[in-house]
Amino acid sequence: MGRRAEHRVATTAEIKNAALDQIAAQGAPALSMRALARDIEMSPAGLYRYFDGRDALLTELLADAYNDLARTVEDAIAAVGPSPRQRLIAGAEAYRQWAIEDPNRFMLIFGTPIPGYHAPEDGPTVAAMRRVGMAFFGVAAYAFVLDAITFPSLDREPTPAERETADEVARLAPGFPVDAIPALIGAWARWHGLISLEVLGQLAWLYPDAAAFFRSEVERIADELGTTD
Amino acid sequence: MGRRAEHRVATTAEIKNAALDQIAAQGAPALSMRALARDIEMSPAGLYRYFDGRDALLTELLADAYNDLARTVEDAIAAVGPSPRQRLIAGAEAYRQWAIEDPNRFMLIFGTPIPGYHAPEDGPTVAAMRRVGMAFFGVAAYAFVLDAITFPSLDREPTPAERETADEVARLAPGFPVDAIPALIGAWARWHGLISLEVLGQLAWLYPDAAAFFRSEVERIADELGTTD
DNA sequence: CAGTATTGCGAACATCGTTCGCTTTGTCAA
DNA sequence: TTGACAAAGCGAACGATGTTCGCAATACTG
Repeated sequence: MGRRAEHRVATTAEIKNAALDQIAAQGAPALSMRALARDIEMSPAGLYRYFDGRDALLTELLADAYNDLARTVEDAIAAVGPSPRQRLIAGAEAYRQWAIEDPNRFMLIFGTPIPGYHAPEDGPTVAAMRRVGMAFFGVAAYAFVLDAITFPSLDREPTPAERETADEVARLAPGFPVDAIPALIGAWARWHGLISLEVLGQLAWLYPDAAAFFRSEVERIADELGTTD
Repeated sequence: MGRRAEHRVATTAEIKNAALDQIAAQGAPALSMRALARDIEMSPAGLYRYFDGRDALLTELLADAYNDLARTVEDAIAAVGPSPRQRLIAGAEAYRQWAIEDPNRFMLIFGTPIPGYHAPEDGPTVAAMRRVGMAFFGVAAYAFVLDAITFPSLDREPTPAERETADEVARLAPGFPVDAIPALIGAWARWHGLISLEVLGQLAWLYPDAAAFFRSEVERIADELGTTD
């Protein structure tokens, strides 16, 4: 790699880091190209050699954030030992931890700061989110082969889409019940919603110690999924 | 009320409506004062006789949206008949319906488009959200006196904050168990999270028919709260 | 009817994202 | 080594934004 390419990746990283600082400090909607240029002592026009514009930069940071979240969750799950139940809990806790550590980056992902942006169904954001989902799915599949999880039963006919997903899933984890997918999504939505509300400050009046409440909720979720150690 | 005051409320409403149109069309972050002025055929400066600025306008729309959501939920609950279970379901469905009908207004509330805005703990947004919570709490209290609900037990010592809330609650609904508050918040967070993910397009790849999935999840929530007809 | 507060507007200012053309500077083939 | 080429950076400019200011017109109030 030549001197030029080296410098380029360094500068690109510098820009991104400055942008992340700005987002952490004031939120994604307040990200300003010119302020960014001032921070790294570059002319505003110069930035356009690295990013096509503000939206492009935000989109890239968005994808990064998704992947970072995914990696954080994966690492937390891998670090925690063999208990399926503890893995699930560790994953969910890491998810929350990541959100709380930089709420503005969480809102960058789940707060659509880009006007008119709606995640394309097979775009990078959905793909990355799928990666997060896969981390938890992996835990569930692992628990399943260990007989350490029993999903609540569906109590209705699965929809065609659910059947289709179940078929896909069957290739990864033979015998995995159809009931599992909605149960897992429900579990995920549950703690995700909790975090959303906490980040927006809607839980503080009831739960000053949101961390403890979250923990107990996650344990309840683990209970309802029927996970054991 | 004089001619002047009359015209003032009319113009204020006109501005708000135009702003809501713009938000519905392009999202809250894209709301532009000058575009607004063009829409209602007024000079940009004139707007400042009605609102202190863009942020003030957004804040007011934010509060309106909260209250509108609250009213929608209240109405839906009131309209559905005596069954506690059906009331709960109707409330949750109304919550989702409201979000789906105008996703951008939902994101205005739950996506913090205002840089640096964090809901003050006793500000209007939290107060309004409390109103939404109260609607569901009312259903639960109503179900409780009818013996038509059994909350999952807490399985741990309640925190001091929970005790305090429980004491407050005891005045409204004597005998209401401490377990109920975390159970209700958990339920709320669960469907709220589901809606958040749906609005962001993160559920579409798995559940093209998100409405049906939501319905079945809400029924499951109702089950776990132990509600009966 | 005179005086006052309210309403609206045009012009201006600072800032923003972005584009264009120019210069400088690495890179790489001849 | 040299010369052509592409990349990187910059200053200036354009259009658009949010907002302020001072002035004119208008509706209320004593």
